[in-house]
Amino acid sequence: MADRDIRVLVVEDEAIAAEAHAAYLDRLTGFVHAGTAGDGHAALRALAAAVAAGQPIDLVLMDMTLPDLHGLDVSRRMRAAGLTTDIIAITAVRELHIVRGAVAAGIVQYLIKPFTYATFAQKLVQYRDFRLQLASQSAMTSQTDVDLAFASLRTPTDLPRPKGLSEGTLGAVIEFLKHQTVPVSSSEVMDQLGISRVTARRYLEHLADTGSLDRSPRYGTPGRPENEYAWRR
Amino acid sequence: MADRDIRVLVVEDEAIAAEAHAAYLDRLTGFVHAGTAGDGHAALRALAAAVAAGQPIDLVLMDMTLPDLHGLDVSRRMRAAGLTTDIIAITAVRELHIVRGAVAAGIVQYLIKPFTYATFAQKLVQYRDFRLQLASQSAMTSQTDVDLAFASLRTPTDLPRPKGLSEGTLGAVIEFLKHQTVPVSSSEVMDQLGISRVTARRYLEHLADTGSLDRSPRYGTPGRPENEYAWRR
DNA sequence: ACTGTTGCGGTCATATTGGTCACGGCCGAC
DNA sequence: GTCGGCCGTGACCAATATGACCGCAACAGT
Repeated sequence: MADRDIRVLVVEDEAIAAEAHAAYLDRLTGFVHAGTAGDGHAALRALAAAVAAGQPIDLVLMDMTLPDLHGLDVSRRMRAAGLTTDIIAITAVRELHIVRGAVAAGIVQYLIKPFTYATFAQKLVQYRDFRLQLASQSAMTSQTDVDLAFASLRTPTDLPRPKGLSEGTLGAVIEFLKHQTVPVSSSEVMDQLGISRVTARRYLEHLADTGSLDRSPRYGTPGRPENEYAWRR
Repeated sequence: MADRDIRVLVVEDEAIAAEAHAAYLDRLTGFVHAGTAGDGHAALRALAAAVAAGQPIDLVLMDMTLPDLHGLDVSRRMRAAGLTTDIIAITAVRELHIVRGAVAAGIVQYLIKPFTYATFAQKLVQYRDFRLQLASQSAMTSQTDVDLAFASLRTPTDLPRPKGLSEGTLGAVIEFLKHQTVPVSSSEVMDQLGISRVTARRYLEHLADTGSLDRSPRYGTPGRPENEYAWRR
């Protein structure tokens, strides 16, 4: 299992997106694009055909919004057919019950569109590590082994952060902003979190640049206009 | 979802073990024992009956070795029936393909028999946290939110002691931290225990990673922020 | 209406401090 | 005696505060 490439089926109705996923796959070592299906029934047929041909699919990149069936339905039918093929969900839908259903359907990763190549690669590499971890031993010898394997599947490996920003501070700023109902200025963030104005601004600017925050100037007071930031919902 | 207890069905053919699991459940807040099934078909009937009664089961503690069906088969049939009930597998079997199948069947945790109450409680508490995290927001607003929810489900809190850490020193650090009323920095641990800052940090970081410690940066002074640690109660 | 003044936040360079890493030494085990 | 595991050392890296300076808008006086 570990000594051959992971065969991936792309299930995606939009041709452009499907091609993009396939192109992404080619850039990763250890994965091979084994085909594309444009709707749910085609996906199920392709999976069955691959089994019949003795080259079963290892992993499905499944778009949740398909023309005929919902991605979750396709997943359920796969399970009902006894397939243990792993599934990574790709979706623009962020509804709660979809996530819950995904967990129950045995979906190993959940990618929200739009995503960057870095995010895509991270999720797939995590999955590859998970397989390697399982393959490296013939049996789970202890609870710890199982926990580690599961963890390698689901522990987020933090995405590259620009220099000068720390994990903890960034989290604190985000957490603070999420709880605000009105836009806040960098001074307010400084006071509330006990950090300096300069530091507060660095994080706010970064979040605004990456699109997580709305930024707008605030007039009416003496002095240079003050930028105020609001969490984008 | 978050404001009521989690209804749990115990599926276990050995009466003694089933009773033990139920007793364990009673000791945990937020969980309620909703019934016991002695084999696979009984489990499926109980699940359907609970749905019909308007009190669906939230979680199944499923033994894998049942007299009639394998636990994985029961899980697959649940999925085929459209149930999104979560499943925690309990098994003495450690074979690889069982673990792989469990992932595909949407099994959220995997407990290996025999286990202690502490291990049992840890897995269930993790699951409870996962539910709370999902319930705390109406929709997943970002990839990070989804990642965090998945991580809270499967991050091991039971990491083996990594290399470079000794039993004795670890115990000393824990003992010291337990007696502190305010968070301490690695420098303070260094001074008090007479070990180097690097060593102190190794242990503090490990404990923080495993969830035994809370870690937060301390601002207000020039220089890189200092992490302070507090024993989590 | 124009202009200088004032006040406040943005910007930048620098000092400061703790985190991080690689290496080496010591001690116990086999 | 050698090897491996644990810890300390010191150099380097990273993240923050500080303070001086700049820019912009309001305000007041002419």
